[in-house]
Amino acid sequence: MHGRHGRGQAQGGRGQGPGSGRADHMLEPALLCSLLGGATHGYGLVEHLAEFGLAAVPLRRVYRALSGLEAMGWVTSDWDSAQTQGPPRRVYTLTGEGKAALEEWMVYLRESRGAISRLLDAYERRRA
Amino acid sequence: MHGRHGRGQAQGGRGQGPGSGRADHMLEPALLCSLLGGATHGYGLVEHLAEFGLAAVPLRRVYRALSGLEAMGWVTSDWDSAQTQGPPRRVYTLTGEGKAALEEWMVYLRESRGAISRLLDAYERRRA
DNA sequence: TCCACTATAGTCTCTTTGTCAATAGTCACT
DNA sequence: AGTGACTATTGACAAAGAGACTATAGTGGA
Repeated sequence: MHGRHGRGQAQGGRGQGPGSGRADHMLEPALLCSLLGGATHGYGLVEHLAEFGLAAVPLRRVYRALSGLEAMGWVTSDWDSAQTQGPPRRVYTLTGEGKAALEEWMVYLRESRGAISRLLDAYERRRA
Repeated sequence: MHGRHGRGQAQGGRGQGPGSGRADHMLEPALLCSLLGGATHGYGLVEHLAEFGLAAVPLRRVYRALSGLEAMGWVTSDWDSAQTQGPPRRVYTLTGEGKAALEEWMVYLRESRGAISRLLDAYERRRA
């Protein structure tokens, strides 16, 4: 019963080519970084993610990531009192530990970027 | 029976912090890129991976990645005749399709690097 | 009342990954 | 010849992660 609720929530497409399915390990740091700008709820964060090139992330994954972050103690959540356009929202707030974790993530991302650059360079070198 | 054979093969450490366990989606392109330099076997490729900052990749994952690449038609394998220091080696060779796939991977990696940079920039902006 | 939109969450299943271990050939030392 | 270290590949099972579908539920407009 019911037509379709919510949104499409992204399509699969299995294989193993570049960017096949698995988005990245960037979702968690992107969420933490967004929360640096103030507490927000999951649904609102999704649109915010486009800024980082994470436009196609399924809502379900965002919610799951957020509960993961909460389990790590990096964010806390409260149901908001003044709900605005629908059912109650779970609003997430960055903790002090979350800020520290975010900084570690940034170190890791800088390393990842360096590794990617090394690989790109090696490719250019070998292709010639 | 038996003490320990093979090597340690990396340690776990589950959690979900930065770089927790899961290395990256860089293994496949790194292997293909290595094979640009000539055919090699899995065990030999492992040491070669350090060049790209993929030093800690478990052997098992490398072998699995290689059979995946073969299933995609990006590499072919043969057992070598003149084995040198142990049991027969399965030697992998890059195919034409593999070269094309590698180029697509490079496009994807450049995009990933861009996304990481955007996130790093956003972080610096917000921290201030 | 019905439908669309906002908002979060449960669950089933398939795939991927981690881990342990089996198999097996070569080489150096004793 | 036997032992152990190193080279080399693979099987099998369990745990984790991600996708897809569905359930629930409040608000607001036609």
